[in-house]
Amino acid sequence: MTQTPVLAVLGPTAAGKSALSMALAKALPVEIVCMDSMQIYQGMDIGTAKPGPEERLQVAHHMLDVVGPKESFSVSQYADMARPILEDIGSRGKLPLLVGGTGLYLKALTQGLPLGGVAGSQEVRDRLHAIARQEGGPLILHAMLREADPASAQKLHPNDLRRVIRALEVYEATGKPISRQDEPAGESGFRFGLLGTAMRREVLYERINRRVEEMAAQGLEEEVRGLLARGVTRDCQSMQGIGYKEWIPVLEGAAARADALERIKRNTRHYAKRQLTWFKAVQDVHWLDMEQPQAAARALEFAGEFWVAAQGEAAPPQGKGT
RNA sequence: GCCUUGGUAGCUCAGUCGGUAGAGCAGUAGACUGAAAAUCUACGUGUCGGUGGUUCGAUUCCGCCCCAAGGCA
Repeated sequence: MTQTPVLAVLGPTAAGKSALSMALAKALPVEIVCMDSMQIYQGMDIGTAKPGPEERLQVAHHMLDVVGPKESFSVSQYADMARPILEDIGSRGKLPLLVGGTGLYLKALTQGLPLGGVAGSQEVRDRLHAIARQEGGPLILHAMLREADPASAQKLHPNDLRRVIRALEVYEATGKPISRQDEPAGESGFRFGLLGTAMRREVLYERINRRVEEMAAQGLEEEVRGLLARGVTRDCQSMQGIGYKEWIPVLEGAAARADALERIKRNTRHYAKRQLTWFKAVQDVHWLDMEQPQAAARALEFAGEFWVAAQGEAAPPQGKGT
């Protein structure tokens, strides 16, 4: 079977991914698939810099607004939903374009991760968190993990509660250490072309600061207020989004607006840094210097070649496998 | 003009009863397999405002100067 070609635009937040993808859409038969862990939520538009009606009118967008803001969502669900969409777009003779900055989502798609094989269980997590809160709790959990899954324990720092607990959870639910499921599932059925947006750090940070100010001017505070009014609470996954969680203390009268804005800027910078670390480690990314005026042209060149090659591959009468 | 209190890492500050100094934040690097905009790890040399003096030795004590904030005139 031939692999569906998928182009992806990745990079840190505020580095111009959306604009670039719109430019690509003008030249190629592209449909955009969101690869962002917050833009999937309904009602979170300003703070996630979600593509608006104009963009969506020009190009078909998928995977936006697919989850209610009170619901939780996981990488696994993302991959399960996105894969058929990518295939469908490909089968209609178009080029799926993944756009977003969530590295784990990309990895799940490119490498077909087993992801532990079981969904998270709130009960198990609550129970393990209770242990974590005890004196020396993190070390107790880590010792438990060493017992159940020495390989994972070796890789994880005791303070990385999130992962220690997940590893224990998987072991408890499946009887199999998560470390033994770490092998990628193999063939993903897709053939990826990766474009990365890069620029000097100082320039990126300046863009981030400016963007946060713009979001505030567009009514971010109102957006958050509205979500809370609709019953979204601080423990909802959606409220972990940067630009959202920082407003809660303000709305409770416990913090000043200016401080919230500064915190949003700082958290966004930290986030961008983490994204950069993640994407730097991804193989075969075609990086674009977004400060260069010809960045879009070079992206188009790459995307065009990718698209032509993919079609050449699909066209021959006898597909010769690889 | 006088008095007081400050001037130590990019920022906020601690400290050295005289042996050239350390936290938080920022920043940098990294990890990441069903919460990932999450979670976690590592990294701290700077004319201790300037200049004279005392001293074996001063960022620390003393004098003078500069700057800032407050007070008195």
